Amino acid sequence: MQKEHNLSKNQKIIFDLIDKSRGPMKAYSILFNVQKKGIKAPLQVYRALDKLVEIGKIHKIESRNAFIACQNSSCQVSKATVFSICESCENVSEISNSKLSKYLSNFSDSSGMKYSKYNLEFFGLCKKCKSK
Amino acid sequence: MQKEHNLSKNQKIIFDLIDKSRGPMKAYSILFNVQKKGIKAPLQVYRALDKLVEIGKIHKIESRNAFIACQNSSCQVSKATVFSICESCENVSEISNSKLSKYLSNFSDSSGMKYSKYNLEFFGLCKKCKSK
DNA sequence: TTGTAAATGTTATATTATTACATAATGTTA
DNA sequence: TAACATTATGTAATAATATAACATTTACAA
Repeated sequence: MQKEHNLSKNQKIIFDLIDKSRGPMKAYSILFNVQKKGIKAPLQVYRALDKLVEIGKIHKIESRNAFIACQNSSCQVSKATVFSICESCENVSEISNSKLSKYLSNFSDSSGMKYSKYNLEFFGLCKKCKSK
Repeated sequence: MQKEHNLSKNQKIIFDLIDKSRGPMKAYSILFNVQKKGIKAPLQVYRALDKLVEIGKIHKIESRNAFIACQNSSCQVSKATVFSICESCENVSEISNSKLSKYLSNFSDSSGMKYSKYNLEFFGLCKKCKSK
């Protein structure tokens, strides 16, 4: 069960923007878009982003320095993320594949390290771009 | 079989530095370290890094903006990388697990997208840090 | 109502990465 | 070898991403 998080004002403004966006958004593009709502400084954006990532409402696409709303409606898996990224149009979507998730969550290697978190990014060409 | 790449002067200087380093190195730390060898500007570093990544001699740790020498001695798999990252001491190592690699290389989902590349980063605490 | 944690506001600055332009070295092919 | 193309280099400026430090306010639990 997902814990209910009451978003603060800035967190809500920024989450709503990302959630409505078609694709991943970058921090300074977010900043630009929320300036009319009174959020004026990068730090205000980054603080909200940090919190939203922490509670799993959004994810960071590490290879793109961009943020996307969680697409697993009740995402308790903010610590286990898999994305599909088109290298041509930069479309990103979150993959939810329970077999893959299980496989990765249970993965362990000879180092004796137990992993509490992972992030996987797949790259390729999406259908549209492939056929061009 | 890996294609033989003759590294250029700057590429060699930078690869040697990363290869000798204990852990991942960041671009500006690399720059600082090679200034005595005549590499003065960030762009010189980034250009060498780009090339070294492209040919698989090094990998970028996306979540850390840092670079590490490929640890699979004859790495033809620069397009299929898996890392283990300790969130406490920031130690990073490359995981080579053929079962996992196969599983990920063959992964496909309902989108019809064929993936040509992936990067997976596992996070946790290493043995040392766990016992502190 | 008092204490504490979380969130906000603001300025400055640190860190990471690229654009633009000029030149040189290397490799290929006629 | 001359001519051409490709790759690499040098340099300056600047763009893009992210954090430090400090002051204040809001939310909420004891």
